[in-house]
Amino acid sequence: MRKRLERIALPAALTPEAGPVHNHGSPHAEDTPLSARKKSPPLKTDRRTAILDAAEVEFSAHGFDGVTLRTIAKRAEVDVALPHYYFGSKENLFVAVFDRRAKVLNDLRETALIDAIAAARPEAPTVEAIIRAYVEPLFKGPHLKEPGWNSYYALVAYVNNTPGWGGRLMTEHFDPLIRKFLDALRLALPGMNERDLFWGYHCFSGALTLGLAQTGRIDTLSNGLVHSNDLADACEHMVPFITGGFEAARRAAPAAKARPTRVKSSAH
Amino acid sequence: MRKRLERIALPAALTPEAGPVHNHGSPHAEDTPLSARKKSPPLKTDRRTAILDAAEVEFSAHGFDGVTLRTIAKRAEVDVALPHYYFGSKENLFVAVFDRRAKVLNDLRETALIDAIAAARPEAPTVEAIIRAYVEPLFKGPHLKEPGWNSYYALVAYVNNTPGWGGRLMTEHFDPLIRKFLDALRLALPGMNERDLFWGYHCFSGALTLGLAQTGRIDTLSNGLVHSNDLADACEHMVPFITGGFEAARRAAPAAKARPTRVKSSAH
DNA sequence: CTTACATTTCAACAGATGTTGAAACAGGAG
DNA sequence: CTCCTGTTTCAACATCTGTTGAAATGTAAG
Repeated sequence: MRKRLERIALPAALTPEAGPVHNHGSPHAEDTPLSARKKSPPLKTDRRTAILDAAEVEFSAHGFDGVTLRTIAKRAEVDVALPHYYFGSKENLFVAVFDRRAKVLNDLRETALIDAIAAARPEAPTVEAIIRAYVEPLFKGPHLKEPGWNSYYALVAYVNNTPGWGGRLMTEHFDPLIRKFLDALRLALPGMNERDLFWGYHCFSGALTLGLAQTGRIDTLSNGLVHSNDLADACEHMVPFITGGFEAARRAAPAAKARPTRVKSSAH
Repeated sequence: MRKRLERIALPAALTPEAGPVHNHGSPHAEDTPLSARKKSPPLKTDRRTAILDAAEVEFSAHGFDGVTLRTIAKRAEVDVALPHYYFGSKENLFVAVFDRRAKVLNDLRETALIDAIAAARPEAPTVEAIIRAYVEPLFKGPHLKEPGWNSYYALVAYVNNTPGWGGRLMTEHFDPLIRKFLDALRLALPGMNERDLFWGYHCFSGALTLGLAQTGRIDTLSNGLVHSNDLADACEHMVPFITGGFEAARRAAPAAKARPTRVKSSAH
């Protein structure tokens, strides 16, 4: 039976860097095989990360089900059996790809947030400073020279828009950081309704996700005036837009506070 | 060879309602088979729309490659060969599903826009009125009683976030309407930089897309305070947020006008 | 009835898919 | 050298995939 990505769950696959899965021992405890770490550069390129790189490109372009292990293996110039040797299954490979860069991203953004808060002391940071700390590391970080990041961003967008297991993956990897940003926003937006805050984040997250996806839609729409893959430009425009959104949402808050969902009657 | 959704293109599949593809004549020129239209209700449920409904649910939940024609056929309680009889191929079926509700949506939103402009005459409509005309028909229209629409929205979100053929599908179906809204926004935001306008729309589109996807992410994040499938609530919060975003983007415009992408030097 | 055509079923095709076990290879240790 | 262990290759498996042709069924008209 062909298995589907239903409960991609987390059986050891989410714990950072499980080595070869089925076979004999556990050859490497970190990122690279033992043989590649004991004695300087091993000349032979590291197949494991080659597979991760290839899978990243393919998964981000075609989704989980749109990609064949044979396609990945071919791109990585590697035998079809190798992905299974290193990752055990297609699902585990996907999760490994998603894992790999998530921590880097979270660290970058957390320090940016801490810096923004420190810079504003003893005042609360501005909304703009918080939004910028959330967005700028993604769109302007020095890591972007490495080309794999563009694929990874598209992959995150894909996962974020995938109902079911996609949401679970996002929650596990990014919710802790998101909560810290929401805490900072509460400081910057005193008196803001909690529900308004979450809906505001929802809008923010959507804008960010589409920005990361770099689908080229806006290139067509604007007749080439703007380019969705110009991440620095996207960042510079997204920050004031989202900032204005949050501030407007707070202004509109008192009116929306009482009603649970929607009430439009004018009289009492 | 297993074909992928690469150039989903438009060979007759995009022209509204092509009938059975391979076989004999062309039995029905519109939405329902001839037999079902000539003599009142034909008792036997219409298999063609049953297939469309089933495909809508499956494609929106698992994407193009995550779905089997056999799964669709089973859900529609129909033989595997029937989808091919009516639509010719899996790709055509997907496009047919996407087509079906697009026109309804565009009509609803275009009239909402026209109404908003008419209501403001002779003044220009407010930004909020335009955003509301863009969003409200999607989130509060009376058509939402029919359950298929939720799947369709998720499908649109999926297509919008799919690089390549997804963008092409979106462009063909929705760009004409989008341009009309952009024209209205230009009236409501005089002096706004064109590039800022497009980037603003980009943020808007992202927020809207995630709202339509109803992934449930925000339910988890907010510990159940808000629900992503409460479309009316989403609408009421999205409108002020996006409105504020556009207005803030216009305020920030003069500073960003001169620089082509990013300039941060303080001295000349 | 017969005829004609639309719809539906059935069984099969050719190829692709994730996965696996066994064998081959590499390289350092004893 | 042999032995051990981690890595890589090879060939195959069972199943699933989109698609198709032919036969069966239904339906309305002549």
